[in-house]
Amino acid sequence: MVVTRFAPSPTGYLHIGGLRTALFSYLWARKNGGKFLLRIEDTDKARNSQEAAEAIVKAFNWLGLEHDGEIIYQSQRDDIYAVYIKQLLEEGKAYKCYMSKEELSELRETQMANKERTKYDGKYRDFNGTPPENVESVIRIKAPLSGEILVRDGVKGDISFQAEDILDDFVIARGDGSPTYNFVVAIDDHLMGVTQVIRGDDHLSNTPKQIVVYEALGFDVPKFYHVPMIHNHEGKKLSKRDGATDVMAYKEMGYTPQALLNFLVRLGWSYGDQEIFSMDEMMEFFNPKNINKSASIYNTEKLDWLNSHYIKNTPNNELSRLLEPYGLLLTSHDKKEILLDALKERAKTLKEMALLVNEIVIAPASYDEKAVEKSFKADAIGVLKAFSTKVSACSELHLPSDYHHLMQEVVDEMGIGFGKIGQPLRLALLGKMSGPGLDGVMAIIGKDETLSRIDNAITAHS
RNA sequence: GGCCCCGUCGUCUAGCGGUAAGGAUCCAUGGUUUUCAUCCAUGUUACAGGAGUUCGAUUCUCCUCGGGGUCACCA
Repeated sequence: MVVTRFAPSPTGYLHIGGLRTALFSYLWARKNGGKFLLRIEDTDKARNSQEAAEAIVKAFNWLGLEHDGEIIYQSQRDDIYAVYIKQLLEEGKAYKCYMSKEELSELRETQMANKERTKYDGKYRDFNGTPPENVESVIRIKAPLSGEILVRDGVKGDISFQAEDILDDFVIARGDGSPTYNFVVAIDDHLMGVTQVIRGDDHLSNTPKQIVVYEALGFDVPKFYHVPMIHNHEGKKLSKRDGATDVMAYKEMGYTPQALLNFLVRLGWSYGDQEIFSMDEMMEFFNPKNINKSASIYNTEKLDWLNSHYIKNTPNNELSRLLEPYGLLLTSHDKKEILLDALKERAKTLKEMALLVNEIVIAPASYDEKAVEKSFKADAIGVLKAFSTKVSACSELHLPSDYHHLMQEVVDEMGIGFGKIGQPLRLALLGKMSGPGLDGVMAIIGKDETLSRIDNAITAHS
């Protein structure tokens, strides 16, 4: 059984980087028929962890990801951790340290002055005298003093650390008794049955510490996959100040869940030359062993492309459902199909698409001046009048092709090019010189509105 | 600074000793379109550098350089 987990600290929202590792973990669990668990790492700041969890679940819902089982809150598991602290104490694998914070920082300063690595000196490691008065004790684990700690990483390969380089007897319980991160992570992953830890490679240097805990407790070490960071344009770790790191901001901007997921799955992972992945394909093809070793730079050009790709290729009924959060309610609109067909190929985002609807549905309040000059010459009025006459004489006008026929007739009868009618008509209908196909526009707004807009344009310019 | 990781087009990436170094995006140009967008076609751009190993290195080794991560009673 493959069990993966997503274990964010409660920052208040789900960010892009977190989502990607969550996605990788999710895909790998689902592919293997395993479990994808969610744990909130709030040993330090418990106050807004509930909200944070809700924000994450909300984002998951939007994206169609789902975690298994109850959400685990580390802040609620002190009793569990206490058992293991006690156990290690009794087994002599951990000990109370009475070094005050002042003494500790003094130690660090002298180490720094001597250009030595700053680390705890093990003063109380084998202490059995009388403890000093008025000092709160912390609990430290006995870490190996020498030897190699090997991290077998599924992405980076085997990484060897020397205990004397990186370890000291690190704190597993603070003065107030609360346990620390590296300690509880190992315990929770074990207790939750996590078999594969997929996380950012900023955790790589924590891993040896966690292995120390696993070994002290006699737990099996899970399989690790350390995913490279996502960098910003400056090549630094992506952070809040890079903007739009909240996943839900992408919903507001009008990105589809599918596009965002597809974009993220291909950031740092690939499957040959394939760019487009449905959710099923992601699940089928994803394998953490194909994750890249190097960091990637966050650049949304491809996200834009994917988004418009998905908008173009989404069936209209689903598209109209996706459009609802952007204030576009057209489930009962009789010209829904024509409208969506006219717009889906020109919008990069759902938000933009909702806006584009207004450009069609609402009559132009003004006309682009340059365009008027260019294409609204005297002869244009004649053409428009001819067309207008045909429209009003025609009783069966529904489809874009119906209008197209009439335009064709005018062009044929007057012996002019299509541009001679298209340009002024476009201006009359939309007020500007770009936009969707005119036959579609007329079919959407209908006969009466078409006539009225043409009429308005003629009066405004004759 | 110590330790660790990384280094192919601007960006995302394929490559797993022998390739004209491939795809995608972006950009540019042309075509289609009444316009814009879409779509199609074409094009520019990359193996950080230096030593080895080898008949042969983008691929293996080492060094240099560059970038990043991490060094808490934060997570």
